[in-house]
Amino acid sequence: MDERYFPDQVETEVQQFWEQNGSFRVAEDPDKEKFYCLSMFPYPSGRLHMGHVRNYTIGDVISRYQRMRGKNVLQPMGWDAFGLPAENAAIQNQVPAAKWTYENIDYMRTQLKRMGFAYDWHREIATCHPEYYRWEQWLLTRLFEKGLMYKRMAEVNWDPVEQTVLANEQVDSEGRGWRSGALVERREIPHWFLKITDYAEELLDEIDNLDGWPDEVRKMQRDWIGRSEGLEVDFSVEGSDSPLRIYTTRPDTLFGVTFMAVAAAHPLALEAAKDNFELARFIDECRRGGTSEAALETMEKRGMRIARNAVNPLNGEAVPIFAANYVLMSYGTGAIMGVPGHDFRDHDFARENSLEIREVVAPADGSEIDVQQEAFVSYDIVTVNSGDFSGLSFKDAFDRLGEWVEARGIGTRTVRYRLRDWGISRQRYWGCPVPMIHCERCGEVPVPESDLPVVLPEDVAHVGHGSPLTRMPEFLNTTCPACGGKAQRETDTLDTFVESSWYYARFACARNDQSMLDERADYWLPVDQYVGGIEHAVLHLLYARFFHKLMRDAGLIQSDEPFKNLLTQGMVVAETFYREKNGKTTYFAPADVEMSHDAKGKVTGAKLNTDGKPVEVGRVEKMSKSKNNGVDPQAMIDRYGADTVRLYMMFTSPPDQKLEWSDAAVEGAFRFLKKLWKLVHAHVREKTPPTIDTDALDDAQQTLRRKIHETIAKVSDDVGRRYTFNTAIAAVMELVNALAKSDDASPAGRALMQEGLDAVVLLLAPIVPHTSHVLWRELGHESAIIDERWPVAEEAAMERDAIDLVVQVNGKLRGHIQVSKSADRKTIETEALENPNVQRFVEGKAIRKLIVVPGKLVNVVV
RNA sequence: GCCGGGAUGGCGGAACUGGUAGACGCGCCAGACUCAAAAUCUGGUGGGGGCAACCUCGUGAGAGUUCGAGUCUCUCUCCCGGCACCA
Repeated sequence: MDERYFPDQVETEVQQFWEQNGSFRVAEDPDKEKFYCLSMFPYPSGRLHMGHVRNYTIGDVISRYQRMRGKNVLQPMGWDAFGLPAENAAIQNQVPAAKWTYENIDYMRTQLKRMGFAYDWHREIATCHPEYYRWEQWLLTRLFEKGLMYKRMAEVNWDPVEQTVLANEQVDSEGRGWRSGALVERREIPHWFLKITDYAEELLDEIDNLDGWPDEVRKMQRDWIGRSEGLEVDFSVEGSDSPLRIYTTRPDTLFGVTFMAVAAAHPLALEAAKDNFELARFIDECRRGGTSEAALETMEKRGMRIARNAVNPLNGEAVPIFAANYVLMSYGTGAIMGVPGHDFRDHDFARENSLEIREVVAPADGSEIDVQQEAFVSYDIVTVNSGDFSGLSFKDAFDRLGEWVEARGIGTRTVRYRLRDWGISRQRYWGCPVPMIHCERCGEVPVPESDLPVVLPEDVAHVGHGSPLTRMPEFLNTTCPACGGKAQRETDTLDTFVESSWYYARFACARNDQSMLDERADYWLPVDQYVGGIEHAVLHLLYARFFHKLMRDAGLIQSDEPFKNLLTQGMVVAETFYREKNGKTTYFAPADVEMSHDAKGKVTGAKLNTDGKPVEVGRVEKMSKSKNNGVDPQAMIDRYGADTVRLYMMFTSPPDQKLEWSDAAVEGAFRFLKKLWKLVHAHVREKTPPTIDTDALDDAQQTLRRKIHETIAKVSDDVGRRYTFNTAIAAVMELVNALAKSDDASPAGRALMQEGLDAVVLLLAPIVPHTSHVLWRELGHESAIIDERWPVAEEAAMERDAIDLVVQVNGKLRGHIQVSKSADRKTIETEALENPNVQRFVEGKAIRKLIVVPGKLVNVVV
């Protein structure tokens, strides 16, 4: 064994060992408890970034730990390979999207292998392969036949200059297109939808059962689905036969309606605009800007009167109708009732338009409010100024008004969801073709199973904008499967969230070319541990849950939910460095900047290496191209090896918090591995120690042995239950420090060193698998460490005779005492009061109370 | 705007169930080794006071509950994630 630690050498050797032994290839084994650990698969953008490295290290540590616990562990990897960046690269560099994607996959695969992740590569999936997406197309045709997929109009961002549809990301905060700079318009085009709303209730109810998920993710999903109970009510419109239907969750405020608002695109508004030029112009202006909810909610609320009134059915009052930019045709009924006294947005709108603000509910506790100043929105109310419905609680008002409108046939009590059906159409090229055919005679016809897959042509020319599929007659023209006549293929492709909604199931039988899934899916599913970024808390995770139920109801699998346990990891962030010149900001890479410190280590400034002149130290932000603050993991791996990068990632913060990059701290992780290596080297240089005689240890040896077993217990709990790998590593570091300090050369001392180092190497095996593999062999073991069992702490070794207690006076720490493990309360109290420093603070004062917290502290209240 | 999360030394973080604030690591300071540097090793390191024992202040701001609050409650500030076409 060399005294020095050469990570490259170690890692190459160990990775070869795994490769040659097929160490991570798994098959179904009914005799073993299975454990399916999955990390969210990457988009093949070109190179692994730090977020990937963090994500996959967490998943790998959990996988390796579970393997050491004796489980049959599946950990697969694949590529979320369709998407916008490939198309952008294709247009920019004139390189086919397919070629760009496959080359990226090849490079990133070597990077993942270099990190030593324990993947079963035989199950690798790329979603852009027809072998993968054919099954997705197959399922969609089934869903169409079941009525779960349908077509209707939907709004998109339309760039009037580029004549193309833009993603929300491509529209800036001012509502302009990212390349053209033109004001974007909302435009309606036909779209395919999946009926996720049919599953709203089940998706909501089952959140209660997801106890392995973080609470915040469950909260966000509940809110996203947004179940509400309310009342639909018809307001008649003067001079019209068709009433205006609205939905409200606050029927108790119906008597406070002083206006109505409809979407600018509402038929009522459009009709009124015919002979009102100003209104027509307003409606036109309302179409400007992006479609994202954030854009709609933050824009200035504007409205214009329509020359008609609506009539409140409760009190027969006529109220003005407005066309408003904040009411959307595609949400709800496209019309709302305005109650300025009891809704913030309506309050703002009423003030701007000088409308009446009326108080119709008052605080149940009788306190004073002034709705002219601020809307009162509490549910803890009593109705006032509401005719026969005055004096009621929220619930009573809700029930009585519900009965009232239902009896008259002008409304119904309704349960509604905020969740909307999932629009899956994209007017883009690099995606899975929607397996539908449009026939003039037969309408929308699904592609028959025998004609699947509809293969996306990979060799295409990207000229200008929009999808090249629409300009390819050989793709476009086909025959109708129903009548045999001329027909056209759908040229829209699918939202890439569709592919990522079921890949976790396909890993169970990735090479099956006969069916989408088979019985192996039921062996492996649900995923026992899913690991990925918190940014997926709602969309991806909700769509995957939805797809799981779709596949269940198609008879493909039996479980109800895809992911048993979920770990959401935080972002990787880093400092930014910049200079401002003529109002333009230039960012500099952290690698090119040197920091200066004062005598206490506080940062005093930074300068650029190339010109030696100062740069500004900016905020800590998510690593990104635009801020130039990314650190390439590859450079770190080349310099320190995969184990150091893995150790650093896991040590520097808990997985669910953000991770702030620091070059210096990576150096620290490397130092620790070197130290451990040297410690093992120094130990194995001597002859093999005898087996330990635990009854013959002196006090110091017993203390060290207790430390060994306490560390095993702590690390097992931190890794297995808490997922706080940072504290697990800190505990191992403490143990290594204790072992390094021990200079006990006696046989028992040497035996203890062996026991301690064995434990350290086993506990670190999931985190630094290469180094552990080699050190385990050096410590005299024949087996490969990946086949070893996780160590178990010995209770007897952890027993203590005496415990340390803290003594407080009035809650302030004043002394420490040591008492026997079996000491009773009386003895503890006496000991505590005899402590000299405690006496100083108690002297001359009356003891009011003595609080003894067993095993922890004594608090003397004087 | 709505939903969710966060804020603790110079820095990353620890304190798990309301019970010793700052584990572990980085950085910094001092020393050893060295011609010198790097590497390595030893010691110190929240602010203020004190020769010391110790005292005192201190967990984004303000209030509250409690014998005791980083932890619970309320109000606020700032930062981050998501908002349905980035993935």
